[in-house]
Amino acid sequence: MTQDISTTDQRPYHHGDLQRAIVDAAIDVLSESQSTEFSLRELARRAGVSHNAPYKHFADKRELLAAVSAVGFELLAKRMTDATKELNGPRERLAAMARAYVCGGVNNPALYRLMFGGYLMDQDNRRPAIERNAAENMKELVAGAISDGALGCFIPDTEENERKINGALLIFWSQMHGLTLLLVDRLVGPGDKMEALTEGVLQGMLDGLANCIPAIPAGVWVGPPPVE
Amino acid sequence: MTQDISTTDQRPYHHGDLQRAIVDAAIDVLSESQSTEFSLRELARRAGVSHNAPYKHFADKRELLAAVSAVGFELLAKRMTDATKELNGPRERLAAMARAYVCGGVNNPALYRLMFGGYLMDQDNRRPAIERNAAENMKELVAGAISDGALGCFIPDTEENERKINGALLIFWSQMHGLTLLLVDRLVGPGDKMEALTEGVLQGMLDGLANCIPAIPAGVWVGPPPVE
DNA sequence: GTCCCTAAGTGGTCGCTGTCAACATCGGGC
DNA sequence: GCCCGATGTTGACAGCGACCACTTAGGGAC
Repeated sequence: MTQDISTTDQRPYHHGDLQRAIVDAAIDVLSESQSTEFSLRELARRAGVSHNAPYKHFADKRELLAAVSAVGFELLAKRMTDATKELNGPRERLAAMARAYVCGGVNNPALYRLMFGGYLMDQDNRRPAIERNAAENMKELVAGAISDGALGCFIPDTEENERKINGALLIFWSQMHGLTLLLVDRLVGPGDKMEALTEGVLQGMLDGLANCIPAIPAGVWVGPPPVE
Repeated sequence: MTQDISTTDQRPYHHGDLQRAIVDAAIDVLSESQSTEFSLRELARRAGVSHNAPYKHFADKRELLAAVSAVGFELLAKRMTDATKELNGPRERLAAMARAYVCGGVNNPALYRLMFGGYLMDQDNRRPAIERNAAENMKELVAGAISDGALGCFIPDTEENERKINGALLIFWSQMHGLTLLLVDRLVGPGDKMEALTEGVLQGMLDGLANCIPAIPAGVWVGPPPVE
């Protein structure tokens, strides 16, 4: 990350892993400034290379941001995986997953917005492949948790089963997605009641899923608020 | 919107209503390009004025985008008002409102993203006043529909009442917000089942509200899909 | 009717950006 | 040992947001 500039610029001609360095710098700047309006040239300066070096690794700014966004999806997936590691009940697992998701988004709004903000769509409204894959993996993680929760109440691999799981996934994801963004935008309030409101939405959503997928128990589950 | 350029540039020195013309041009370009990365200079060209004229009406690009965003909130509010005009039942009204909301977002993703995308946040994560007002008005519209729906089952103006209404508002808004964005991002699929999935989320959300606010009847309400 | 004050519009300029093209440097395969 | 491709550098260009000083026009005070 830092360049030794103490001596007479003994920096080697070749960086070593500039691609990674640029992405890391981008995540740093994005997290600090909470804006995607940084320049490739600034990232190059941070990495200690010329203003054009990044173009050997990314065709344009959009391709770089796509890589950053992909990292964001991976980080969010890891958060959710960690949060559910030692939980067994489907409702507990989904609740923990939801809290991890919202926390991840709220803790780095600019990154979260980059992931979902449509900066990266091309003319045909399609995402770059690298980012689409990462997003798909994260989606599968949630789908898996719902699918596991449905075990025993559905016969697997039927069309009906898949339909219900897709529906539940959409309810879960869209509710948490919207909640995250409203929290980030401070459009819900007052601020001191945000946690309680959030928990209310979460429990209501889980009860809704219980209606779709009976294996997920209904009724209010009280858990510790996420420690952050 | 259009300038008469057929004769020998008889355009008057003063435009007349440049402020409005610039906002209109911005909405046009935003809707066409589905991107906020247009330049103030292009808007000036479209309006037939010098590249600096817009700065007499907007301090900077952010202030212009805030005005555009405010118009977006007003348009969305109007859509919802129109959609509920002749409906009486609270569930019908909220369902129509939700459909109008999602439709509005899906029909102009770039505008919707501008409204919620955080382009406009300052360093303290605060929105420009003009935009905050428009957003607040739209929020009140939804809150009003929920509040009306709750009439008769709550004693108005109690703290408990307000708490429940706030909770229901958050559920409603965040669910529709997230749904809109996932639809725009094409992160739910397959595409040919989107309408059915959407309707499923909507009905589930309304059932959830029915749990919070008994005056809103539960049970699946089947309505015509929104014509667009 | 005249004057003048100010809002509104103009052209010029600056530093910055993304991107392109031409050149420099290195390291691995033959 | 040579050469070629991947990687990094320097230079250049047009377009951008933002600021400046200047000009214009139109309406209110008198």
